Amino acid sequence: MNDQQINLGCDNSTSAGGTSSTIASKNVVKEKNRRKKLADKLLALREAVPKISKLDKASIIKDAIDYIQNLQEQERRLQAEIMELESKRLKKDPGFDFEQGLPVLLRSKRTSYDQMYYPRVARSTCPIQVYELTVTSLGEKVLFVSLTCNKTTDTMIRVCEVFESLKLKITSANITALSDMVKKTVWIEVDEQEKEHLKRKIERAILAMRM
Amino acid sequence: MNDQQINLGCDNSTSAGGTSSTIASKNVVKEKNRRKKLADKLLALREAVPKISKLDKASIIKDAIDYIQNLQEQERRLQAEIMELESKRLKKDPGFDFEQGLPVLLRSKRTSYDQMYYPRVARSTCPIQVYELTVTSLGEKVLFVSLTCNKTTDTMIRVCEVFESLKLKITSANITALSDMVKKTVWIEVDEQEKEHLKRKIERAILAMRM
DNA sequence: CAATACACGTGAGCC
DNA sequence: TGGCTCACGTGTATT
Repeated sequence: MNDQQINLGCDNSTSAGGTSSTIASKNVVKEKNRRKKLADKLLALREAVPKISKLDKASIIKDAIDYIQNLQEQERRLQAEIMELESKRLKKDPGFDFEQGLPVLLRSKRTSYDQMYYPRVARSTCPIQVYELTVTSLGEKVLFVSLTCNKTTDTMIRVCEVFESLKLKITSANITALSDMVKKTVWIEVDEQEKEHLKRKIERAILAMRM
Repeated sequence: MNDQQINLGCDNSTSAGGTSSTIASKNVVKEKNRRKKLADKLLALREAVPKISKLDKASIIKDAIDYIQNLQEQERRLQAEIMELESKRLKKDPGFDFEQGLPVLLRSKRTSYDQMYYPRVARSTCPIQVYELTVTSLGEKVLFVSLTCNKTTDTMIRVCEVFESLKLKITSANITALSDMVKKTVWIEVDEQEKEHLKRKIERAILAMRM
């Protein structure tokens, strides 16, 4: 019963008297903001997931779930590989220790795949974020690199440094600064047999550049 | 549970002319199912993320985003570590190289940082695959579109057609054909209030282009 | 015109 | 009480 008009104290009816603008409208706008916020979050989630299937809400969430599971799996793979490499290394040269103590250090840094979920919010200014990176073969003797990073004060410098340090035969390069990111494309001439190797090397160097 | 079929015949409620009531109730139950499905997905997402601050919707999504970013960062770290280990290995024993079996084996196991970017080439000949699509706001009046597709005989044509059909104010555009994909970037001038709308429209049009 | 996906304003419940 | 989140049924837009 009685659920006709519970709200508002002042008078009945709609009519004029708009001043009150009612408590209801405040709630309306609040709810609107809430919805917007949630939609934005969902949009941000989509941007965090590098897979495009459909734009519909449910699909976004589904893709996110799949992506998370793949990342977890991939991480396990990498962990295993590292362990393998380390054990090989130790087996090969059991003599060494502290001098090359780096691996130990790294090992302790390499926390396991899920216990490290402490944000430690890397959203500071210094680190470079790599939004997109592709190293492609064009024919037999050419590599093409496409790279997109966020723009910090020294992104360009570091990107250039990386490419210099790799001592590549650069045929042509282009770098563009947008308002908040930097895009770079590079054509590289390579020997055919070192192509694959170089590909990996470039990828790794760029990903390592971040820190 | 249980809300599979609540609807059933027209029944009670709105007595008036059956026409509208049946249609309305069908829509009602459809919408209800849709909401339920979405809520379930969200629940599944929460289950995929090991740490949840609150179980409020927005927080679930936020936590998922943070978690994804952490996983990505962690993956980069691991890649860097592997690189280091491998280079140390090569330095120590330059006798064998990447052409030798071992590193190759390792290399092939360690897929690159986001193999999901370029999914397993579902080799259907005609349809266009969208590997990557971003529509970004640059300031108030500019949209930036970045698009990567696989290369088919008419990818370029279709991509261009899509952008033409949208009747945009294109400031600048660039399209590059690689050996097996096509990359296109576009700068677009927009009115501020239609920006969000256009963003979605562009996304939809491009995703619809695929087949 | 169907079917579909979303945003809306609103009432209910929960700190 | 008030702030906050949620699910609801409906209107609206896209295909």
